[in-house]
Amino acid sequence: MSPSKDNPTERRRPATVSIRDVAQRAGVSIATVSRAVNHISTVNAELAQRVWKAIEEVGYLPNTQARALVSGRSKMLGLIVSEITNPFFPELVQEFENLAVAQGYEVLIGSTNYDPARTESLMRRLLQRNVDGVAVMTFGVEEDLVKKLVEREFPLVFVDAAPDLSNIHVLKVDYAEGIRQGVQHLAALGHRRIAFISGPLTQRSPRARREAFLKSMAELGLKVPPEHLVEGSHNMEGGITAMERLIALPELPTAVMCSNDMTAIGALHALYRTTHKVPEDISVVGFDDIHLAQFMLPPLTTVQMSCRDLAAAAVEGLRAGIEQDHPRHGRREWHIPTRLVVRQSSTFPRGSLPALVSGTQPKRSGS
Amino acid sequence: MSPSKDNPTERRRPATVSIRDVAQRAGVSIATVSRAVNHISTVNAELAQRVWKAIEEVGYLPNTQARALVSGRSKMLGLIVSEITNPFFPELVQEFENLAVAQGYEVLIGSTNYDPARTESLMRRLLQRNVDGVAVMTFGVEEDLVKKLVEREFPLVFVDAAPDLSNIHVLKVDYAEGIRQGVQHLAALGHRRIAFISGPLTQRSPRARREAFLKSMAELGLKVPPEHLVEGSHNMEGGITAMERLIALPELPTAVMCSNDMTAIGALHALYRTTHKVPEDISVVGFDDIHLAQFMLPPLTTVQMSCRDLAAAAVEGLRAGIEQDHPRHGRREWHIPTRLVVRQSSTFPRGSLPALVSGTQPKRSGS
DNA sequence: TCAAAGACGGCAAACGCTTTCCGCAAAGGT
DNA sequence: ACCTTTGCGGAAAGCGTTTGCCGTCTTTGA
Repeated sequence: MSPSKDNPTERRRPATVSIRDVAQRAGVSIATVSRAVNHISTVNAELAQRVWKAIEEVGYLPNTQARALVSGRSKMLGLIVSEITNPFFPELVQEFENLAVAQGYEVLIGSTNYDPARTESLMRRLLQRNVDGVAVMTFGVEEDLVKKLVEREFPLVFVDAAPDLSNIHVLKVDYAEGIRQGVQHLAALGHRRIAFISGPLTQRSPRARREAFLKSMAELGLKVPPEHLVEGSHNMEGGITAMERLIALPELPTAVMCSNDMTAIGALHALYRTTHKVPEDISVVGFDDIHLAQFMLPPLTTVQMSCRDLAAAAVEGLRAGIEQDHPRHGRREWHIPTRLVVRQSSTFPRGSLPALVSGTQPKRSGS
Repeated sequence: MSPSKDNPTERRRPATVSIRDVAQRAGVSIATVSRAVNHISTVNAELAQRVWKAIEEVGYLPNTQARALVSGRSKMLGLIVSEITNPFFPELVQEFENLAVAQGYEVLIGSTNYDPARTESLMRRLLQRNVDGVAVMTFGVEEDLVKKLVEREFPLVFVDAAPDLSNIHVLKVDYAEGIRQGVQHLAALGHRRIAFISGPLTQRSPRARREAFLKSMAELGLKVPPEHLVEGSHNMEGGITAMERLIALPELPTAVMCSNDMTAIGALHALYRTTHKVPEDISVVGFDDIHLAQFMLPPLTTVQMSCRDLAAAAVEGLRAGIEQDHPRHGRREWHIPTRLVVRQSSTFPRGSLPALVSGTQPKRSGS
């Protein structure tokens, strides 16, 4: 049996209300509706009023797809992160999304899970969805692809580790300075044997942080034996196993600086399990200042990187790339400052009395 | 190799390659290209081959917007969560995204932050973007709006606390059973004075969990004095302050069940700060089994709800709603099972020896 | 009073794609 | 050999917007 084919008004279409319905309701042409919606000044105020009323009445929502099709801009931004399950990123995502939405953009989020193939297909998906720009908050995107996009003048923002290309916006997190803040804090407390747990060294940014650590230590005239440099994976598991390696050393370092907070949290756990006391036996310093850090036991001393600043710079950078008609004036860098947040996971090394330390300079010698 | 210099189709648009370019390259009509792309069987295999080769050569990506415009489906799904910064949700988001992408869908994520106004505008944004369906993984969406959408047969999936409407897909997490598993575990260990830290009671699902707790306790003939029911906020801060209230009681309960893991983690912290030992002084049980739970100190006993199952059911439910042409056969429920995961944050109440537990009431010795 | 100028709103052409319809050619039946 | 059936490709009609181009109606200066 064939269903109601007799009723021509009942179509198979979803009951979506289009600009035509508004036009009919307001007794104007669809062009006028469009102009009213877009606040074009040439439309008579009284007419515009009527249009808005009609819009309200029929519950009209402009179809973004159609709009995108004709305007060439989708008003969507791509956001690529490493791992959405790493607590640092949701905070970033949140900020990014708030800012983007405030500017009328929607956000497509993707996580690469450090997998190049995944990254590639993610990029592809984003392009296919016609995002107006992409913020790459992770590392290891194919240079080829990036180069092609840059040639097209496709808006891109990288954090920290961008391919060496001009015409790219880069958010420079000052790892050098941030790590130095952490190291100097520890050194000022009297630590000399400071270990470092890095992120995955296959990637650029973790390597940069490790370099920054070595440089900071060198500046202070402190040596770093190779066994004090262990590789983690920027998550808790990595922090745990890395810390276990340090614990297994004949002599425990008196402090450990970590490449990010999750690593530090992992380190705290490993230490707790082996009944080492933090900070009495060993000081731990993180990097990022994720929300969780302040709730650790003990609350984690860490280097703050404001993900609000980061998100703001990313959105602003993308907007600049999108909304200017003229070609960009070359690579633009945004400086993201860092700030040491001292909590309770760091203190004087065991045996060094507070009284002796206060008054001495960071560049102290002797033990 | 473009002989057409005076071709009026050549505009100053961004260098996006369209179906026409492919058609030209392959020497066929655009219709053929479209059919080849969509794997329509009537296309000659050899021709299709040529088309695919051309697609590869010119680097063609079908414009999703245009496709959505004509097909009426955007191949995008909305995912509404409470707080993306709450570690439970990124795990869910991850799973959901993986599944959706595997089916050719993109995901638009939004967090409500428990703010009805935000939720409303989020919903609006999603509809305007023409998502094909929305999974609502939070609570407190306006009934009116939902009703309107349901009337339109707009695919919606709710978790647990859906408005009382037919024709809705609901993922029923078995809180009653989950909470009971937790409570019975504690009771079996010999606990009788079990407190409960709920989520924000303004919302439906937290209330449901609280009811489940009361019911489970009643089943066991255990009384719950009102001061043992405290309200949290489903995050760490809420867990901390709630636990502090319990600690301030003249007599500490021997165990506390929490409405979710973040609350439990907060509780652990509050207890640690006040030098109470977990689980010796008090057992703590969570709910959700987020990744973090196993890394707590001590590792958290909790009730697992598989967010993979949850995500899978959500995606499947939406797909069913989207891809079937016939009207739905009424409300459909998906049952999400729970499972107790015993770790080290729960044990016998102090003073109750393991051997004595079965049959005797726990002996309390003061403070 | 008339014409020129100016406002303003409508028509219609894209935007990139899918899909229906139609014509042409080849295949199959008698 | 003719007529019917079938298959496949091309042309074209939209999908819901925006926007350039005109036509019309009002305003204003001489």
